[in-house]
Amino acid sequence: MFEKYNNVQQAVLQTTLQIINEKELQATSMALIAKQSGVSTGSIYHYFSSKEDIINELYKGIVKFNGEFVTSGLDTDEPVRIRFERAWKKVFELCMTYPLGFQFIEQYSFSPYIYDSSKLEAYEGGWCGPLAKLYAEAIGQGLMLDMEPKQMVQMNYGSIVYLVKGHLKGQFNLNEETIQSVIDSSWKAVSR
Amino acid sequence: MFEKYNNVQQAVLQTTLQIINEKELQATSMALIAKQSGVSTGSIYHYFSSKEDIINELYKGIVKFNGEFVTSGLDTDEPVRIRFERAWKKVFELCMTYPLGFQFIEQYSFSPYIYDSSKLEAYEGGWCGPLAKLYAEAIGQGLMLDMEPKQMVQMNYGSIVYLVKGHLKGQFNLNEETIQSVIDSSWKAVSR
Amino acid sequence: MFEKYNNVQQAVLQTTLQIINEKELQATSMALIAKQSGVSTGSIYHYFSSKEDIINELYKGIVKFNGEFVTSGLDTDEPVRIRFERAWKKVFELCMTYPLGFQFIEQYSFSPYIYDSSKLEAYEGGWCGPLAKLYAEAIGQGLMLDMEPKQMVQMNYGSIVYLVKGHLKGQFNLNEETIQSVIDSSWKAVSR
Amino acid sequence: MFEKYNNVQQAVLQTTLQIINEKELQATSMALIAKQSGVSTGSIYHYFSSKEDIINELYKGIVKFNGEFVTSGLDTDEPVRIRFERAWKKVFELCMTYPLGFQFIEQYSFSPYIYDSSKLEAYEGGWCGPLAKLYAEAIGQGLMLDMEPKQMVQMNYGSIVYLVKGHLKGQFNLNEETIQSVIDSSWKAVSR
DNA sequence: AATGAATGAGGATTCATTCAT
DNA sequence: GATGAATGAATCCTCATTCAT
Repeated sequence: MFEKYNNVQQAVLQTTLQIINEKELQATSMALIAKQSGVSTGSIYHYFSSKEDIINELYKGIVKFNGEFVTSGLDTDEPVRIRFERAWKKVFELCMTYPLGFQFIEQYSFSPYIYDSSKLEAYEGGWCGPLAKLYAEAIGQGLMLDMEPKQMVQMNYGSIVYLVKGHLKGQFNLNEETIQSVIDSSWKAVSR
Repeated sequence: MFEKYNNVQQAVLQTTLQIINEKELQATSMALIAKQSGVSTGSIYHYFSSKEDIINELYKGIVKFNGEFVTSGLDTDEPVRIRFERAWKKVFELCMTYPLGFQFIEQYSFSPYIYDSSKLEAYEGGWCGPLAKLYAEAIGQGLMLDMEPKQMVQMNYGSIVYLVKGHLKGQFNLNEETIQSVIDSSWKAVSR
Repeated sequence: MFEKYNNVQQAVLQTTLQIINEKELQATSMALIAKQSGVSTGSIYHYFSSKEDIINELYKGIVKFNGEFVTSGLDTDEPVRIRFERAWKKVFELCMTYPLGFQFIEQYSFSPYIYDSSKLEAYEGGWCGPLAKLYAEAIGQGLMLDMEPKQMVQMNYGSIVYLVKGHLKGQFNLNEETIQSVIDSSWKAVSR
Repeated sequence: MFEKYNNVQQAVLQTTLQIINEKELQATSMALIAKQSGVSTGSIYHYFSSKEDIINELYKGIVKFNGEFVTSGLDTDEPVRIRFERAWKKVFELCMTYPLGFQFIEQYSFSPYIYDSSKLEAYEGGWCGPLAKLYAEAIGQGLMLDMEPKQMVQMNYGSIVYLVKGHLKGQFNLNEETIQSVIDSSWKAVSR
């Protein structure tokens, strides 16, 4: 998940992600990260300048990974509707396959602990932009409502996020069929 | 916002909500709460058993408040479509009027810091249940898709949440008109 | 020695002074101060804002004490020569009676660890000013060289300091007789 | 300043002296020394056995340098008074030209961080001994008070040190003229 | 000889909580 | 009930030192 980082950094980021999801940022001490990652605190500080830095790298790393995951295979000549479906299926797949990353981003994208610069970088590197472009294309073809593309992306994304959240919380179950109908609903929501 | 609590408790809860939104749970110390609320730490511990307790009361209090806010005026004989619209407009109004509460719930509804019992209580006292009932009614009338009502509520709620988040983050602006079209879209998404 | 401070503060300052003299600032940890003073680290931080703060309060407290010690009984009508002698005898007495304070000031009056504001406050509250006034009086009476009074005070003080240092290092011994002759020499040095 | 050491050692010692004067021993980390001197920590430990060792070598090196600087040209047949004057002028020159070394010695000659062996070596290699010999000669010629020569040297040195300190602190300015009169005063102080 | 990554004990400081007043 | 001083474990982080390369 964090290919651009070296081994030590990867171990630290992975471990941190895990602990935060289990215990909350508050209870995620450097000592615990060191112990569970098998990297000494001294070494951690050799590769990260602070705990904040770790969290922010984590944030940026996950968003980048998510962005690449979702937008891969989106750059084709196929009809908009096909790419629309593929993209959101990718999002579902992402959330189900990497729930830790998903939850982390969900919980901390509003946190003051994440620098504005990280949020900005995330926003630009994520999949929001590419998807908005797809939506703009759809608007151009008269397929979608004449709304701000980014807003529609957010709307559709929100639906998915909340279904995934309900699923992860165990409030209900998501299967292939449900996912398909959610995507259909999403299309209906924004289509003309 | 916290009517069932006494003055001291209200001051503590209000202050805590504010600080957490500004500074994150991590940086919200009891000393700071005491100072800003004008209540001594000793007194705080007279009314709350621990810091966790404060946060959990806060969580439950806000969810309860939100639930009452959204479901008020929903118990009428008007057509489903009208009540649907009124409910979601209330949700928008809630998010815009009480952004602190909104953000707090968003950020901590997944947090291990919130007891499962609080989450359960929240789920029952919130507006999810009543809205799901409305949706079930709509299904019965053949107006909505034959999907799990709770899932559809989540879907629609997710759209709204993400639009509000985008708005609060300053990514775009929400006005009356946009809100209306979002509600229309939401209806389209779940309607037959 | 630190009357204007409360009991806890006095204990901390006294202990700190002792440890620094034994072990050097570097090796004077808060944990050690806490242990030896019988005050918990938490309490120390209740009364002092940081370790730097302790050291600076120590510095200012000692200089103030020294200033009052030396200048007491200097404000009489007796001849300059008498008061000159009394003052420097007081300085000797001070150094011999409170060697810890003496050495601390000597070692740290140049240290970047001491704030400039402390140094300034020290300079004004110490005994340099009053003594310089006495010297000015002597110059006015044609008894002393026509030199900057402060410079002459420094000169005379330096002689004493270095004798005391030699004494404390065990390089030689200072007795009543030696002290008397040093004061006579000092007078000779600056007199006309 | 540290001719008997090799290039690497010189770089380390020079850098250390600088940093200590700017930042205090406490804040003088090996990492900082390594960085600023351009020598890796590994290499530093090849040439010095510990941080203490560096500081002590520094101490001894400076004292040695100072001793040679001051006593050079003292071994002549000229009258005592002439050599007396030349010696103290050299001391002034030393302090003004190498203030870092001067301040370092001043601040650490009492420090527990400096080994007793270093202090002893310093005492023997410094200029105290040679000057004391000159003073003894003066006593023999009936020119000086019948006091312990070392004590008189200390007295005179103290005067100078404190004037230089006042000068370095910016309390007043030292010029050629002042220096001359200080030396005259010093002679008066110890002469018969 | 030279490097600098790695170590982990120890540093200053904070903080939830208690309890005497 | 109310206060806030006191506690000391736990926090983040630094640093002298080592050692594989």
